[in-house]
Amino acid sequence: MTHNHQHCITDALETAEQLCQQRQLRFTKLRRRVLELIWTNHKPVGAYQLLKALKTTDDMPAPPTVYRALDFLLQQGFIHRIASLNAFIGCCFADRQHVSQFLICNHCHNATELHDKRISGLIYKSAHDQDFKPQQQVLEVFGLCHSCQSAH
Amino acid sequence: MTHNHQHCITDALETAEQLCQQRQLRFTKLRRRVLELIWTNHKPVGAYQLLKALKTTDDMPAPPTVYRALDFLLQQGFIHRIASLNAFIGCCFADRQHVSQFLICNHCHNATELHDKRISGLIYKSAHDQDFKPQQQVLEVFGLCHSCQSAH
DNA sequence: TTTGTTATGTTATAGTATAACGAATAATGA
DNA sequence: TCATTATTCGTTATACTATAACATAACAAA
Repeated sequence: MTHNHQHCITDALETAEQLCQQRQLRFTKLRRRVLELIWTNHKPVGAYQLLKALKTTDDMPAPPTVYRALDFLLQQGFIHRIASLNAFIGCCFADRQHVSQFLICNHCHNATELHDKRISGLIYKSAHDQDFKPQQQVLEVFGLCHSCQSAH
Repeated sequence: MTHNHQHCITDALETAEQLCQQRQLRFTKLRRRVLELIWTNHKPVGAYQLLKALKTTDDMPAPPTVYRALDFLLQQGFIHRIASLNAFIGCCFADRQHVSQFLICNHCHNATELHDKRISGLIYKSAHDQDFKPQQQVLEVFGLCHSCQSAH
């Protein structure tokens, strides 16, 4: 069962479009293009990789251009940042409020987003036990995905 | 109940010393000095901050020097890297094998290390449910610590 | 000591991110 | 419609983080 990735892309762009409309924000050509590029696959992608990709179509904008688009997409929850990799990845649950939970394959570099409420709940509880008021959770699990386990 | 931080420092250095001896590794002057600097407080510290600090005592080594020391300390589990901050912090449980779990205050920037096996266990289980074989866990929770909640 | 190994010094450069300011574009109201 | 205002984007410069590559020094074992 191989997944139809074009479907992922279309879905993500459509969701973003709708949410921007709801929120009265501009889903500009640049922002759409960057989101589309991020959704090229399910691997986290660096800002400068995106810059290079934009070089071919548009004419090579400078770093701030892409970083601003990324900031917007992050703020709207359309993408996540993978801190351990200095990279960005499309969010599968953009329409729902949630924390950042990823399984990242060390071999093929695909990243799968979780939204496990037991984990986030337990983290929340554990933090509270320490009188700590959590505002943001970052969970990045590295290892081998199913496909890459057999190969290694 | 204010904590005696000198105790933390001494403890950490002693533990590192002993573990290096056990493992037949050299706890050189530089490595000890960097670890000591990291333990100045409980806030994550950047590599270039460490460099600046070394500038005063030793004579300003170049970046690779401090990065190599950091790599060593990381590998031995004497410190952790906080990916979200590009910073490093002393490990409170250097003598035990464990994953990286931190509560980081957005206000005072102190970081508290957890070693909650329920969390890591649940993450492990959740990953396995997805046929993912975890090798490394990174959990970084940002929010407000007890002291800073009252002030904000 | 000689030899091999590990650690450190040094120079250069790669990779990631933002500050600051000006131009262009889009939304708003007269 | 046009002027006003706010937002977005272009551009230059620069800060911050990290590593490659090679030379030298310190250490450990034979």
